[in-house]
Amino acid sequence: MANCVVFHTQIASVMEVLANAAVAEICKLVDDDYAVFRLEITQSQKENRGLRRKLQLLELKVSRERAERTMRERVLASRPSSVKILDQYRGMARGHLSGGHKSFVKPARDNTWRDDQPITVDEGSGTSSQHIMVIESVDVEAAGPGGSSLVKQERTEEDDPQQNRNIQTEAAAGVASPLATKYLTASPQPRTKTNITEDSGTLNAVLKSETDTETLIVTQRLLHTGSDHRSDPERLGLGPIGCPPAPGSEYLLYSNPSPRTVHSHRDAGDALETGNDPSCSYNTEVDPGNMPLGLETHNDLSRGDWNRYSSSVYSEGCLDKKEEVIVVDEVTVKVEGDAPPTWNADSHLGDRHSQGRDLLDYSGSLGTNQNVATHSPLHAFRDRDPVSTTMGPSDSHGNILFNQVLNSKDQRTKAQAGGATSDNSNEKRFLCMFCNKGFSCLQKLEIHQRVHTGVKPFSCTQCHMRFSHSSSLKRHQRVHTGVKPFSCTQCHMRFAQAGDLKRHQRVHTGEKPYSCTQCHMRFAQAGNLKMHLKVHTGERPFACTDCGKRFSERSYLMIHQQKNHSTLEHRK
DNA sequence: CTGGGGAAGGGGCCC
DNA sequence: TGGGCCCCTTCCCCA
Repeated sequence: MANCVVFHTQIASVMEVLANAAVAEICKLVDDDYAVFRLEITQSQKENRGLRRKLQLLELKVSRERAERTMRERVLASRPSSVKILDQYRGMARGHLSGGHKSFVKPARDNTWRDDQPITVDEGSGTSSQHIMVIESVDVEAAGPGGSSLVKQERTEEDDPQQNRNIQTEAAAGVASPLATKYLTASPQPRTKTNITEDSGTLNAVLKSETDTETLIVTQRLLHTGSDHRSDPERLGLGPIGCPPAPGSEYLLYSNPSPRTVHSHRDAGDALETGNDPSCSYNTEVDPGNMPLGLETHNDLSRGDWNRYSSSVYSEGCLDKKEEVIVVDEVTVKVEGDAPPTWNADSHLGDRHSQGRDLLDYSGSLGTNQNVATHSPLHAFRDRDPVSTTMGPSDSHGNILFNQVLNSKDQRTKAQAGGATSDNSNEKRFLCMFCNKGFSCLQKLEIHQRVHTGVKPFSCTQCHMRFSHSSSLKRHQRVHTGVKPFSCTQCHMRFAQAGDLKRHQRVHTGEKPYSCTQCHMRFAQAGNLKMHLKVHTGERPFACTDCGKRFSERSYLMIHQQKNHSTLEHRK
């Protein structure tokens, strides 16, 4: 029995030893496998990182090559050495923000466009960014390699201007923020600064990158800090017009003049509430599918519908100074009402004044210029003052552009356009994409294009009137101040406008330069002759809704209704 | 009462 | 920046 107990004890000891040995061996095996496994994981991770890096480089390379090809196709073979203009007008389906943008980035490290310059272009971005801009940095070599372009991750919502400001500040200070440098690894070479310098010194340029959509976006913002309520370009420190022509450059169709911008905001009303002058706060949205690249003889905007055009054209001065040229386009297409893009000349021509002058409404009737009809966005262009949405009285009326185009401007514009197109001098190398009129200066073209775009950056502080020219605003303000600096030397009459005085003086001189071809009548004012001509033509477009009687002038109709039918209704 | 002319107000835009 | 010219609109007056 005792032996039996000893035997069992020995067996138990042996088994314990064996078990311990087995456990130790198992643990050893597990440790070895674990080490191997970890090693494999580490190697795989390293491989993945390397592959990912290669993939990014390949994507960048591909997109650059694609952009280069696109630019070569679209840009004329020759290119001015100092000024590069990029068209970016694009319409979009009415009432739809097609969501997305196409971006066109000129690498900031180069100061001029070259055919061999890599350009990143996104052709199919599906993002919902509202910004589309082109920035061309010039003379960056002079800025030195210390400069840096800002590349920041794209946000689907509007960028915080403050953030841009901060980032820009960092860049200006030479500090590479994580955001700013996040995607710079693909371009290890020194990046040049893309600052857009203005007199105000507040224009910022921010390069944004959205790698998941293979989009590089360049944005620039004008972060002016002026507290003036008025959206006065001059207030922004813009210099006078006077841009020297760049020698050797060809004609440039320039669309969407926007060298200076812009707080981006959707709601002008918000801007009003926040104190931002809406005229200084145009937003930009563009159809990603239609954004052109480079220069085109004609931009086909008819594919889209411009509900809103924002050009940030607050410049009365020229930007293309010597070698420092930065062209930034920013296009706004805003969802507006459901008014059809049709236009009735009869209903508008005689109603211009009372209907306000802010709404632009183009239709196919703008066919006086075939170029315009064929290639410009006018025939599909229903635009309005970007700020007019906040201007109730003028919001639903007005037709400035049509009146201008259909009345006097069609002839004048055609004449001017013909002169511009026939005159191939370098003095007028900036061609208006709407009327082909040529301008020697980019900013002059910008100002001119307000005629077509309806952009009215100058707002009256006393009323809701807005103007496309600063001088118009200044003249208008005499209406409020009552100042009439022009006095007649023959009588007591005083006038707010010099032209009024000059016209008035015909009363004293008896000059009547406007004669009727149908009779002997002569008139001192062209408008009176025009009205008189209706006597001969029998044109009586204004019919009384009560009695059907027709009148040649609306004023006659109004008087008639006031005298007759208003009293009748009273009696009723 | 109506038609029509005279004249002024005011904005658009080019130069 | 302002001058100048254009335009449309509106008011007034008169036959």
